[in-house]
Amino acid sequence: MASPAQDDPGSLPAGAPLGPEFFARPSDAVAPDLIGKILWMRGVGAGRLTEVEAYLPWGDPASHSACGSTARNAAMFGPPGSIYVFFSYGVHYLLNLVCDAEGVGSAVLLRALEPLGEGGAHGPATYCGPGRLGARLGVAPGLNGSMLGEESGLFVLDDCLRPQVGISTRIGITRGAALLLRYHAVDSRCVTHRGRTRKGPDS
DNA sequence: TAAACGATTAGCT
DNA sequence: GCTAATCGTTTAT
Repeated sequence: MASPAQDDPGSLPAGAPLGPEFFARPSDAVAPDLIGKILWMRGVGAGRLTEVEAYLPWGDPASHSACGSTARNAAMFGPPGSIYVFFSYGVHYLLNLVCDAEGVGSAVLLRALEPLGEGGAHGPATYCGPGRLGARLGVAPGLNGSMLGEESGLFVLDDCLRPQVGISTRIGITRGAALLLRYHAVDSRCVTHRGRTRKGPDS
């Protein structure tokens, strides 16, 4: 098929790359701001973030950083704008973006991505679930601890599009499940199936 | 050294 | 809607 510029994984999509200063805030403040942003992986493709979850450094039993720093989650304590990748259930790679100051241990988990453009007439329209998102972007353990930008080949871009953001409880966790730290694009249907059935707890 | 858990997904009823 | 499968990490003895 013909490959227009927007479909070329080697071309930078329109938008301003977000720097470390954007992430140098608490994860629960960064998370809703990430909804609607463009995530671009060099050589792979780009998509729009439709669902994320925030993980807090303290008072959040579901966060990996709650039990302190270990060899596994060391990247989560890295500088803002760095990448934290971990292997879940021995099956899936999950992609996190480190927030707040270095050493704090705050991050945002990227759960769902909506491909840019037509989304591929012959492919899935969305990539629901953090495991699929990671697989689609080619997330590898080597990205763990890398910085957004040239170092990792992963960029977050702001195209000034600001969709309505909904908030709800997080998914797939047993501890801290009551905390409202999951943010998603209300306009998008690309959400995890457990939450998809719910139209809105507040409405 | 050994056992249990987990930020998931897919499949079946 | 519910249950099983998957493997690295963590914790306990």
